[in-house]
Amino acid sequence: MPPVSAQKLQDWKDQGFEPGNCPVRQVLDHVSAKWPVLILLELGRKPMRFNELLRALPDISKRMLTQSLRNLERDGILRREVFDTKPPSVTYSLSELGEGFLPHLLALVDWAENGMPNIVAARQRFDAV
Amino acid sequence: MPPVSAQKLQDWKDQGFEPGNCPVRQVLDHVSAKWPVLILLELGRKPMRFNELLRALPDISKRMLTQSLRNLERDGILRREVFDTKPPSVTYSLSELGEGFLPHLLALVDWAENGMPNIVAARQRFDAV
DNA sequence: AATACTGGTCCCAATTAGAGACTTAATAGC
DNA sequence: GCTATTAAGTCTCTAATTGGGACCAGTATT
Repeated sequence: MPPVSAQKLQDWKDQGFEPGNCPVRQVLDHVSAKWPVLILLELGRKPMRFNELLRALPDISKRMLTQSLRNLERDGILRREVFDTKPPSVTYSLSELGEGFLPHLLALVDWAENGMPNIVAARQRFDAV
Repeated sequence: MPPVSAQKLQDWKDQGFEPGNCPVRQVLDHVSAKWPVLILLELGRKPMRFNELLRALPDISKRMLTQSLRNLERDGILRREVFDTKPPSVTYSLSELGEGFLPHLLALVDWAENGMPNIVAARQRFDAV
């Protein structure tokens, strides 16, 4: 009993999407990769400035933060606002599109959290062999 | 108005999770990265053998397929069964944990699909500057 | 006067991913 | 009989991506 969307996957293939330029794949890559996930979770808590995000995510590099923010901004998932203060400040916040994504992301986190006991047990079984 | 789980994020930080060994982050990395996502979508359609997956995902390498499958197997998200046929065959399928994840993944795909017009428009605006 | 803050960019080294050869044993085609 | 192919990987070498840190201009603090 295949899931509802088995057909959709098939449809995509039938439409001859080159895997390399499937638009949905591109968006998922921007949105579900390591750093973007964490950035969106942070921005889901509240809008934040560049260096604030850097501090909130202690192991991201400026380079990757800039790059991930640009990707998400380009896709319209977050908003970048520059304020002309003495040292100019830049604030990032979720757009409506981004707000719509957040619940799905939180659902993933919940799933991972609820599943942790299972996952830990599975790892022990796997490593024991 | 922060989302429900703003507190959870804060709790994690308060618990002093070293970002590098946050268990939820590890699972998300295994599950939401580029190739695992596609593998899980395929296995959500039906159980598949190694080379069958290779053919279904034309642009993945054996190396990354093996690696991603091992990660997912280790986390108990999918099952690996070896059948002692003439050339031994190996079948991969979602575990119950994996089945529980699939709906969330499909929700992400739907979100990306529904949002595509917005996203495309946002990109044009961004690139026009 | 020196330091730190802002939001980045740039370069180089380290890590990671990809491409393809190779494996073992069996079957298919010619 | 000989070659090619298939199975599920591993291994190596190279290409691409990432991380770390220096550096930038301009203002405020010590």
